[in-house]
Amino acid sequence: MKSLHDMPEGPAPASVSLDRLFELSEVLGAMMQRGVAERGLTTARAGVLWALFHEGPMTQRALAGRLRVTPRNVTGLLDALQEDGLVVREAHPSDRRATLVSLSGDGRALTAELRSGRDDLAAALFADMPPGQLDAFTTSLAQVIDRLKAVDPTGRA
Amino acid sequence: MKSLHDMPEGPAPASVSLDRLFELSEVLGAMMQRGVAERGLTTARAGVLWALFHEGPMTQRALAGRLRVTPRNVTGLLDALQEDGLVVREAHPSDRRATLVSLSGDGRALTAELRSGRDDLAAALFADMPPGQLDAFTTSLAQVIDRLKAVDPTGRA
DNA sequence: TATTGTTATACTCTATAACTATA
DNA sequence: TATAGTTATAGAGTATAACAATA
Repeated sequence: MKSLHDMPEGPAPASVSLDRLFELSEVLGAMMQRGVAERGLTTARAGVLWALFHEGPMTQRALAGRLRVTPRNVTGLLDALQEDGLVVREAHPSDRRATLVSLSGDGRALTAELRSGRDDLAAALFADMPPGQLDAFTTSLAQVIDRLKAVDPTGRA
Repeated sequence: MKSLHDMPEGPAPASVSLDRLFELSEVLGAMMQRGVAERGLTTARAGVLWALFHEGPMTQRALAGRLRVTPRNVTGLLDALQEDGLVVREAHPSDRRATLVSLSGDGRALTAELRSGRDDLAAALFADMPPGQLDAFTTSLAQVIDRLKAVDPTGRA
């Protein structure tokens, strides 16, 4: 019979998995950053475009909430994006304090490019993964996300 | 017979999986950031400690390579960490141009805390996942990392 | 001549606090 | 009185370029 000492301890499987997750996050983040940089964007600015693309026009306040960032920060990001002609600030129809932000034509086109680049990446990453494995992977990811949000109440979307 | 129009297109499974991956990265990153902030660290500084903890003392040059950051950047990070008494700069034994950086006792203790917090998180995240599923998940993660590095030559560690 | 780390400078993201215009 | 966005100020991370000491 094997005693505990016969099995080299090593890191727990859960820790290994989390390490992989962190590694993947890093590589993915770096890659995305280069992707947006190629189009003259930063990650933070791309995040603004992305939010507007997927949720439509909104106030700066809403944008700040969506991006989990201060209103002041949004002002700066929008100033830069507006100077590049990627977003448009308009008067809010009913609240004269508020500003309604939307994508310009250029902004929409650029974001669509980002989106399609992302789809290409997804295809390249998962093309040779059997459908069953991909399904299981996606399911596990969703589970971990739920678990993570449960563990850390601050981290909720 | 069903025509193509009968099946609502929807995003490809691969894109969904990538979206989940990005979501998980975000939540995980935010959580880690709060974790290090609680201990008076920033993500970048924690990265320095982490590298020294896992690879031992090294020159600033090596650190810059490891972190994929400019030497100038390392100078700034080390200045801050040194002021907090977490790292030590020593003369390099054979190259008088170079500086050998290592963790102080406090630095080592703090990093060990981070490490154990990470292990706790891993346990919390994966505790209720059946071993088989966890294995499959880890394997898929490794595959995707490999694929990602293959797709993007710049992203190699 | 090349390399190590630093000083000088600049840009971006981020935050808090005070202020203006509106609700 | 509270809210939307801005100005003012500050700190952190990052980069490039020029420079000193050393290889």
